[in-house]
Amino acid sequence: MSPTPRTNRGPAAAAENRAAIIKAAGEVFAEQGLNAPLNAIAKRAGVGQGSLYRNFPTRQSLAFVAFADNLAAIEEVVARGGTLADVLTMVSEQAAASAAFIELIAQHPGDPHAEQLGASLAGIIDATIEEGRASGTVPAGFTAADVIVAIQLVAGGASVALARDREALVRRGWELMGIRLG
Amino acid sequence: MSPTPRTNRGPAAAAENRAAIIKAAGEVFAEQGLNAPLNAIAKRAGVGQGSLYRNFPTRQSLAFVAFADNLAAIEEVVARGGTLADVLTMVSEQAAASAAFIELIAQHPGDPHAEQLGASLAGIIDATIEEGRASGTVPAGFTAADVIVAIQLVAGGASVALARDREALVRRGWELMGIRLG
Amino acid sequence: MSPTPRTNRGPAAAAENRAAIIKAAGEVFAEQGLNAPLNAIAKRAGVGQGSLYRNFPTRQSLAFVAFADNLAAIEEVVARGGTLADVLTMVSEQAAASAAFIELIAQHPGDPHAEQLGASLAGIIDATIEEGRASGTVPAGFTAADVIVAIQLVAGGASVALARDREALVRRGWELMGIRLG
Amino acid sequence: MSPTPRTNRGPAAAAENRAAIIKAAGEVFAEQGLNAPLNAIAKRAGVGQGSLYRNFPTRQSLAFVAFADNLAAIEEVVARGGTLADVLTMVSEQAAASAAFIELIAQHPGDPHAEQLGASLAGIIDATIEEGRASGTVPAGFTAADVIVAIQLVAGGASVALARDREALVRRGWELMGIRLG
DNA sequence: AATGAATGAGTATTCATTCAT
DNA sequence: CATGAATGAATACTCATTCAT
Repeated sequence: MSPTPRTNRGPAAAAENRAAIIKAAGEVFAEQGLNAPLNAIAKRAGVGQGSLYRNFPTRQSLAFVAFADNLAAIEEVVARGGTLADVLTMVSEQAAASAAFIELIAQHPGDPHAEQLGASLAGIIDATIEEGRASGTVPAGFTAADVIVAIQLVAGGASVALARDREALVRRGWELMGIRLG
Repeated sequence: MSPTPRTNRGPAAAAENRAAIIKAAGEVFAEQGLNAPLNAIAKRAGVGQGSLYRNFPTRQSLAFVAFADNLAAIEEVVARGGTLADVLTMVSEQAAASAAFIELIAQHPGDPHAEQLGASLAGIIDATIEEGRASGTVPAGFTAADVIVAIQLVAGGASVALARDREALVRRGWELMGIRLG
Repeated sequence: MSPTPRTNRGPAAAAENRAAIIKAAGEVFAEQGLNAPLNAIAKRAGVGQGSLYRNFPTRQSLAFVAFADNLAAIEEVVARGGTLADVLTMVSEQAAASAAFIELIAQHPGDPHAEQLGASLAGIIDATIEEGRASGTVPAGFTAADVIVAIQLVAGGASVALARDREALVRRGWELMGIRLG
Repeated sequence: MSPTPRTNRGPAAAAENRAAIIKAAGEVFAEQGLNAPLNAIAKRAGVGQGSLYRNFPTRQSLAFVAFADNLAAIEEVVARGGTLADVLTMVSEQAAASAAFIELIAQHPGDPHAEQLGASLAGIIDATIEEGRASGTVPAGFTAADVIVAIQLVAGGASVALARDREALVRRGWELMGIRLG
């Protein structure tokens, strides 16, 4: 009878909403995997379902942006002089998110967004691989592609493990491949 | 209220049906993951939903048996003198199934069935690890637990990869860990 | 491949099976109501589903016979000189079964089996009502039909009560209607 | 995956929908009992399954509200000077609903909602019992608890009777307990 | 442009009924 | 004639997507 819009903060909040959705998506995808219910993301972001769909028409479009956000954080670290060990440490700390990220890239081979994400990651590795080999973070023979494979293994392995076992698994995983994070 | 069955091959087909369900489950779990719709399994096995539930009241009970079946095949190979390299090759060939298998074990830490599966796998590794080290399949320092970790990484990595990329990923994965399959 | 019939005691067990089904049905209907799953009855009777259906093609046909069995027990008591109070006491003791019984009769007004059951109950009441009035079990003005109504109320009331409250409800119910069981 | 909604009257209809669900639930529970299929309620209310679940996550939450609605109507009558006879007349007129209501309360002994409903009913009886005794609606010795028992018997009895027999059964039931509705 | 209610397809599970052995 | 496996309809519940406000 009297449909009082609860809290409609108007268009000014648009950018704010978008950021909240991206942040929430990153968290929820990391916790529940890429197939998490979208309303969980909307709820955590504190926005309506409609806003989520307006900003991100498909699940993937949201996932791409959410992970691009993650990647940007790593790129920033590298830009400030971060090492390969720093990069891999960040990957380790977000092993669950990394697994979802890798899965996303791997499963959309043709998609330009996926390729862009893949290229960003490759760029990060390329920029640090030499230093990594020099400092002994990775064995001498390691290529950039090998680092990607290593990340895929560790992230994928972590994604099928229980949360409480992840840290140990990740640590030993790097070791088995001759990777030393410091 | 008015069920109109199409075909009923009778109880004689019971064992056949059960085997078909186990086989179908192995395939579907490998293709779609542990959360695949159960009716996909029933349909592929060519049985009704009821038969699936009669044989396996829970999703996990089905998964356990499906993977126990897989493991038994590996155990048999070991019993006939198979090497660690043979074991890891079989794991590689069923990388997707292995990922679901590892996930199943990892996600049911207390469950006796899961622990039994884990124990079976551990037994297989234990029985072949010495030979594996001697023959250079794994590096000298590798423990049985390390082999399990390696499997977990490879299987998990494969699970987030596209089917067409799996083989290359798995092959390079073993190599990065110093494992040589032959 | 080798369908070994488990325990097929042959046709000799037919009567035995039928009796077991009737007994089980009485118990299950009393415990779970008239809509109880039929396989619960078959299981409790220790027979296959097929035997149940062979003997009783419909749920009602089974219910009719199961309750006729109950009624026969009461009739026997009356035949041996039982009083109205005895009858009502038996009804009280099986309040849950009585509710299912009353429901069965009430909901199949045209059915000859139901009418026969109703007639049996009426006969029992007719045979004892005079004595019941004389001895003060029921008030002077009570007709046989009134007793039926009273039973219907008590049984129906019990059927919607929790098991632990039934006894008190039934006792007070009789009292409110001026019925004294001793 | 491809939901094709037919009509969507929008959020403005929300209150209307909720009311329709409550009304439909009251009717369906009265007709088919507390275990009626929920989609029957959704269909009668003219809403989708989802709307039903959004408003009432569990069957009981729906039942509680539906019956609270019923009770509120009675409370209102009492507040306007209604007598015990009026109350019992309303119970009689909704005998089937009353049976479901009593069943709901009886079967959830610990539940606060159930206890609140029970308390509401008790309050109604308490508020009218004195007048009821004074005017001869109930016998002099009747307590409030006795009235509850009487309601339970009548409602329970009605619940196992055919619709066409209910009125007569209810009327005679009150009479047998010395209750006169006017 | 934001909200969140509405919709209904998809999936899980149960159980009445049939039928090969 | 007994058995119990097989079948699939019915029902419960979830969640992606749309749309009136």
